[in-house]
Amino acid sequence: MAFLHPLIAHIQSVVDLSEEEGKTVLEAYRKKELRKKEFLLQEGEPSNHMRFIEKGCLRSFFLDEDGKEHIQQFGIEDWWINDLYAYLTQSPARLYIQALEPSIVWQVHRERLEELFIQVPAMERFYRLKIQRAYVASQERNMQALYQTAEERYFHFREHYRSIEQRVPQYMIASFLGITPEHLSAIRKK
Amino acid sequence: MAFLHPLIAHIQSVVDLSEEEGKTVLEAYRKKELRKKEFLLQEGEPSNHMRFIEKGCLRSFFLDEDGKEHIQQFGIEDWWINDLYAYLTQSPARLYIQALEPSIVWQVHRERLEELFIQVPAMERFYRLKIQRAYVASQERNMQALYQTAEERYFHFREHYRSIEQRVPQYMIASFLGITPEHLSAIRKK
DNA sequence: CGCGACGTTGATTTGCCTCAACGATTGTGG
DNA sequence: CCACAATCGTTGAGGCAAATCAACGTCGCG
Repeated sequence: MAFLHPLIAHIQSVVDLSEEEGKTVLEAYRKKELRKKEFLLQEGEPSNHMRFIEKGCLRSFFLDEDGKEHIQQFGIEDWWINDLYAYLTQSPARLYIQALEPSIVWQVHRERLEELFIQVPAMERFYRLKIQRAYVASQERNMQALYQTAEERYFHFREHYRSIEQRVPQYMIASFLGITPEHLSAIRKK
Repeated sequence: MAFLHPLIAHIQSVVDLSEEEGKTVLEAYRKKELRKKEFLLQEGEPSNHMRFIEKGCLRSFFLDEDGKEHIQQFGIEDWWINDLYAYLTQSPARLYIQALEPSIVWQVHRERLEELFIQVPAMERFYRLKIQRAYVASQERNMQALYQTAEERYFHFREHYRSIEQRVPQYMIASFLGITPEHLSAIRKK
């Protein structure tokens, strides 16, 4: 391909893809542009797509019984974001996914992706590797949530997600870390 | 196969496997029997195998700077257990894996498994699906650790892991939930 | 300009931890 | 087979980390 599409470039950074396969993959995805604060998914909706972020910044969160938001994940360029549970079980989404900046995402429908796994076996491998890493990261976050203090978690976040820290408001970081904005403010004061 | 091996039966519950493929898969795995309290993996060792539990009960945990144990996972029949981070990055294990009962596990070496993914594509699919589910479960646990009280987490554990609750001592459940044995005892008192 | 969104500060409360002590049960060696 | 130790669960007192609540300052934007 003369011009290397961001989605294809990302996939090729993990697995090999022939030009022909790249073309097949790209045709399966649809582009979606989002304005700031626009929702990509809301609670109760079906979650039938896998989503890749070409540009921008998004968050996924859920509402508890008191109506309070709890952020599950941030996503920026070259990341994936989804309500994977709803996607896999084909149940209504429990998560909201919202753009925090004007964003561009590429989506593929579950059924089309299943076909793609057969047409292009490298895609099955690609997703296995991506999810493997995400799983390890998730377990790491678990160990932190269970066994570290808020301060330790915040330091870890600063080290590993500097780029995100600069793009999202502080109260959302607090929510992601599972603490109150007031407490995060107190931690930062030194 | 006249006699259906537990490992193959488990894989076939997720993906299709021809008799020939089943044979190939089985030959790649090695059986390992463990006595109670025996370690399958210790901190600092290389973690080069994927591990399937045919029988028994195991736990994975790490030690913090104070030398206290923190349980990351329990595993029983038909589950998988590993230090996946160490496995993937080929770095020394940070986790211990220990049998809580006499156990039988089946292990496959990383290199052999990579070959298997090519010989038997259904295995690549199998692992993708398994890890996908594990990832969703891990995220669920995250949301609980961050946004629910110890009591809520304990109730959830009782509902979803009744079989494990009956097989492991209470202080290990406390560790898994990220609370002290004393506090779990207090929660149970009603 | 005025309003809403965001961050900060301090007082009070609460969930959970720490530490110490004490039964009950299990298992083990004499 | 018994005595003793180790393991496990429980109880209670005191302390600390983080939440809650209320108030206030600042900034950006319609």
